[in-house]
Amino acid sequence: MSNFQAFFDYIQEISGKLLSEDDKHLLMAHFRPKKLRKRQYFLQEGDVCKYIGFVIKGSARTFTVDEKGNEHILKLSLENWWLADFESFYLLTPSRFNIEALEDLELLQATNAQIEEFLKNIPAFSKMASVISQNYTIANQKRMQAAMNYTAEERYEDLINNYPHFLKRFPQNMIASYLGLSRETLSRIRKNSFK
Amino acid sequence: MSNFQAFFDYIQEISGKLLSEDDKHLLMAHFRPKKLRKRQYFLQEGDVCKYIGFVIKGSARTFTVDEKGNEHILKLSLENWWLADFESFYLLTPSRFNIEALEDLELLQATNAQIEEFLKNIPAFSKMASVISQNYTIANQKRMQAAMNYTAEERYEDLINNYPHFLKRFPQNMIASYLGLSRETLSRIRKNSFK
DNA sequence: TGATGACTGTGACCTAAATCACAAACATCA
DNA sequence: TGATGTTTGTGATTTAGGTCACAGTCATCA
Repeated sequence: MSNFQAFFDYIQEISGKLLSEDDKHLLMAHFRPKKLRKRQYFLQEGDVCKYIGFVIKGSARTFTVDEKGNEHILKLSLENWWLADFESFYLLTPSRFNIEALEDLELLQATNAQIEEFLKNIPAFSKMASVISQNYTIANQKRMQAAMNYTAEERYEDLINNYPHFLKRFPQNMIASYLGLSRETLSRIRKNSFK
Repeated sequence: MSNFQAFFDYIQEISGKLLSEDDKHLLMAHFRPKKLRKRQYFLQEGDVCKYIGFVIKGSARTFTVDEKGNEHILKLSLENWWLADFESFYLLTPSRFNIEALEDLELLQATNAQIEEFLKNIPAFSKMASVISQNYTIANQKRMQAAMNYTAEERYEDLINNYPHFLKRFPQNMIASYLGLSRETLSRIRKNSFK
C-alpha cells in the first residue's frame, strides 16, 4: 500500500538503516491507516490517548482550552510528524489536550504496546525512535528558551527561519496561538516587520 | 566507591532492573567522578558539551546571557539530575549555554561515545534512558504550556506544587529567572500570595 | 449569485510585568 | 569586628502585548 511507502522511507532515512521485508510486513500488520476529515478530532480532552499517529498527509493542531474558553495551540503538525499527547500515551492518564485535523488527514496509527514490539524487534525502528527523541529534546530546549526569553517579534522571526512552510499551511490566527500571541499582535508585527 | 552507590541505586530504581556486577564494573570504569566548587563552570558558552554529568551532590544552573547582558536560567539541577546541553552533546556543536555550580558539586561524567556503549551493553541503563526520555518529554510538554499560557502567579504556584524543594535550595532571584520573571515581580507575588 | 461564516486589519484602551532606583537585610571572610 | 558583596523588598514609572469593537476581505456552498 502506497501509504506505507512514505512511512518506510521516513524510517529508513531518519535511522540510516534499511527495513527488511519482514520488518515491513510487521509494520503493515500493526500500523492501521486512519482518515480524518477537516475538523474531526484525533483526541479529545478527557480521553486517554490510546494511539500514536504518523501523519502521511494533512495537518493537525494540539491545543488546550482554558477556563475562559480561550484555545492555546501547543503544537502544529504536518506530514512526517508524530501525533500524540505523550503524557497520556505513556502513562494512560486522561489527556488535557485536544488534537484536531486542520486539513483532511491521513494517518498510520498504533498503540503503545505495538510500539514497544517494534522497538524490540525492528532495529531501524528503534534507531529512528532514539534519533527522534534526541531531536525532540533539542527542539524543546530551543522552544522553551524562545517562549521564556524572546519578544513576540523574535518568536515570529524564529518561526520564519525554522518553519517557513508553516506560514503557507496554517492561517495566521493558528500561528499566533502557537506562538502564544493574540491574533491582533501578530497582525501588527507582520505589518511592521516588512516594508 | 560510595559515589557510585547512589548512582547504581538510581539506575535500578528508575529502570526497575538490577545491575549485574559486570554492569557495575563497566560503569565504574568509564564514569569519571568530578568535583566543582561553587561558581565553577561545568560548561561555558562557545565550548562543545563533551560530557554529560550525573549530579551526586550539589546544584547547578543552565543559563544564557542575552545581548543586553541579562542572564536567563533555563534549568536548575539537583541531586539525581543529568547535566548537559543536549543539543551540543548530541550534535557536537558549540553550546549557547553556560552550566555553573550553585553549590559545591559532585558529578559522575561520561562522553557520548561511552553512553552509547552503556546503552548497547547494559539493559538497566538503556531502560533507564528510555524512561528518562519519556519523563523529559512529559515535563517539557507541561513546562512549555505553562510558559506560554500561564500568568506569573500561576507559574509560581506550579513550581510550588511540582518542585517545592527548589524553594529551599535556590535563592529567589534564581527562581525568578527560571520562571522567566524579574526578581521584583517574584518578590511582589510572594508578598501577595500568602496573607 | 448571493449569503454565510472564516480570517485579517486597525484603532482605542487597559493591564501585567519590566525597568529603574534606592534601602534594608543578610552572609562571608579578612 | 567591621567591611564588602549578595540577596530581597518596595515605590514610581514605562512598556509590550492583551482586550474590545468594528470593518473589510476572502472562501464556500446552496
